[in-house]
Amino acid sequence: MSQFMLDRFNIFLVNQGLRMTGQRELIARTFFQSTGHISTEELHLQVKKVAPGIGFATVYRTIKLLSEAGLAQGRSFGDTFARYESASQNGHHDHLVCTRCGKIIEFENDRIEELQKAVAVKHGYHITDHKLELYGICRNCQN
Amino acid sequence: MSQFMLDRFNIFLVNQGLRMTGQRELIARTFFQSTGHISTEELHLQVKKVAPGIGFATVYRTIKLLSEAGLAQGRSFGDTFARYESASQNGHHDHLVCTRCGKIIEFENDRIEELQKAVAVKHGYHITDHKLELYGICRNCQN
DNA sequence: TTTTTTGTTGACAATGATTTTCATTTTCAT
DNA sequence: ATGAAAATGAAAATCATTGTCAACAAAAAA
Repeated sequence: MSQFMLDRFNIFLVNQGLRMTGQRELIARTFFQSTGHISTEELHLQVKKVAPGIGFATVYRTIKLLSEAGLAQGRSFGDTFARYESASQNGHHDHLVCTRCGKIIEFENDRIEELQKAVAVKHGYHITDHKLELYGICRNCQN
Repeated sequence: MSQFMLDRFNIFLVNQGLRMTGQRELIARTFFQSTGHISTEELHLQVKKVAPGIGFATVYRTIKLLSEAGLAQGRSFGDTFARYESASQNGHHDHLVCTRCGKIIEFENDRIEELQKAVAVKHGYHITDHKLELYGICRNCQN
């Protein structure tokens, strides 16, 4: 699974005349294995456990490449920094965020997707991506 | 309309033991009259036309207060800075963003709203807000 | 294999948006 | 009016992210 994603990254790099290096492979592998919504800083920390020498600039550069390759998608939940999510977890999913404790539930809803597509078509847009975030208070936090 | 929003802001401020000052009123009024998606910098520029002395720190502080009062909502469309939208423009609306030229179309869809609510309820969330952004290529940019 | 070219890396500096600090000014209840 | 509390503007500080650059590695050319 993660291997398939790595292969796609590799193909992307070669197409761009770029190289698959040890650092890039480690960063990409770590990213694909992470469970959603990882921040660049967290990813950097993870990677440094294996290869302490890796600088944050390299992590930023690699995440950007993954993003261009369509393998990572940026999400921003009110935080001051960017979070990324692997596009591998197939079937686009949306988020239900608790504004009190930060808990995030992922969900999919085909009906909503269809309606979104219909709206886009009505306005003449060719849709490529979407973000849907619901904010509220989770069961726990409601006491 | 804008007056109603100002009143709500006033009430919020008083409840917090804060004061409605000339600067805050001007910034809030300008914000409420703006057509959606204004950035802090744009708001600052607008406000300076009327009161050139106002500093950007005050604009940032006021926007933050408006946000806490639930009268302004942050939106971030891939830009490097924050944009805000008046919560007054009644009927929550969502966005269709062209990733090529940046054109933004606003839309509403009651069916989608209903489905969102249903999803939230299913997971035990009490929903307070949501963001839905569709990204794609607009008719013009498709050539 | 050697040389050359080209892409990559990590350290550090630079950037740009936002926040904080602080001395001064304003507001409001008394 | 007076004094305490809050607000302001200017400048400095912060934080995430991006750019620069010399050293390095990998591939291509000789």
